[in-house]
Amino acid sequence: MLIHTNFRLATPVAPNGAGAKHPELSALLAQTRPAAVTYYPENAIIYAQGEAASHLYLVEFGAVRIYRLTSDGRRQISAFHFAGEVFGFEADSEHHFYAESIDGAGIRILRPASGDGIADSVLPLALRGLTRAQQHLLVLGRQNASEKMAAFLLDLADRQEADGLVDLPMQRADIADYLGLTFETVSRILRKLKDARIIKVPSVKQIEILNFTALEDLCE
Amino acid sequence: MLIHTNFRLATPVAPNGAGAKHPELSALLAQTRPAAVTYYPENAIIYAQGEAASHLYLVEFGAVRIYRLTSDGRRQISAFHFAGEVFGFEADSEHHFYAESIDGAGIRILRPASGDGIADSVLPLALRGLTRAQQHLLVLGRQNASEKMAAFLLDLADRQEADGLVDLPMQRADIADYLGLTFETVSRILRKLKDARIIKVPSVKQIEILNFTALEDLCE
DNA sequence: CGACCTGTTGATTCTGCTCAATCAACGTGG
DNA sequence: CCACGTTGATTGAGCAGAATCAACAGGTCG
Repeated sequence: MLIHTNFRLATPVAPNGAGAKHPELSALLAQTRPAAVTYYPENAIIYAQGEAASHLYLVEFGAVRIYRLTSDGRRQISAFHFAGEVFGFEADSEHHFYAESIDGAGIRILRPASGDGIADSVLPLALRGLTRAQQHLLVLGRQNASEKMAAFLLDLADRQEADGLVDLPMQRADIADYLGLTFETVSRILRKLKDARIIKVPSVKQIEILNFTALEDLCE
Repeated sequence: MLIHTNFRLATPVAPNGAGAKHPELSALLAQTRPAAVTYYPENAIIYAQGEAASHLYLVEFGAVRIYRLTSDGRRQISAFHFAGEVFGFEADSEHHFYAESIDGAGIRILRPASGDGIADSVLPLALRGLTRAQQHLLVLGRQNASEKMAAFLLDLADRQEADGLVDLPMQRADIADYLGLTFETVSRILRKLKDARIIKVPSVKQIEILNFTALEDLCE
């Protein structure tokens, strides 16, 4: 169920806001042909496992989940991507993951303007992705449920540059499948952190971090 | 405790044996200056977390573990590397991991001959590493102990191109820290697979796979 | 030989999962 | 407007799988 809608932004995120935050991005954008932003509604598939992979994707606004399924239906979300981030790297010409819009996302497809030297600008982004994945290995392999949750909240707070108030565009099951937990456990841990006065939960989709230090202590 | 010993190989692995197995490697080697092979004895540190990162490392023989530690001492091994594989990619100029020889390994340092176009040959290797890490996320996040072990044995068998007999140069604690288990659990699972006639354990450092299908069924 | 290290096995504990009930928010149709 | 169904989140009770604690066996090296 692939839904493409051309959707033009008054102010593209990439060259300005996102460019400042991710210096590697500007170099890549300088080497790509201009492209319109496609709007993917909630839960729309951006690409599927097994499809041909040819280009990269830039998140203009909204959020995206990247995941894989086991044959018996278990899901592992390997990454979330927010505005200004690039995804879609593959080692061969095929996608090995699903990419879906979480909450309605605007995606710009990046096509190289010239084949030459494109690797120079892609490599830093791929390495950043590798570092993130390796960090997440530590979380999945060696942290307990509370530590996982703390690491997740701190990561989001850092990427959103928010001093305390963190948006959670994804639902509890997404968080669970990212952290290798069940959604019930996610709910329980949030409850525990709330009771410990470490966070507030003003709404289902927002967390306010009251005590950064406590979270940092947890995940180390 | 960094131990460097110059150690010359009669027949370098890279241009021949490993070159055939990893086509991406030849391109990279063509762009690097010749270098001697350094021998790292058992458990010798190749580089440490926090050190400056400047070049890449090629395994000529032996095996290497890449890992990180939490502040309270828990260890997550993010990858093992064998002959013909390249490691040491970093997103910035600092190592975020430890690299250690497992069993006595010969390592060739790869220094670019010219700065130009080096990204073209590094990118495929970095993407391969990214794919591996993402696959491992699924294993750590969503598989139980038996499934983890099965996936590990199949991965090793595939990389060693062995039809059944798999070498385990690392000890049980290494396997555990790679799979997010304890070494006792690793031992028990191997026992279980042995009792089920899926594997034989001719020696502590060797596994013979008797029933590939059973292992494949397990990890899906 | 004894000390040490690695691996195996057993007994017990506990974290997080499974199953299940309940609640709140939202949309639809009468 | 309200009754109804649906979906997501929360909470509880009981259970299972892996961790922890502990004992012991085999091999190696001084």
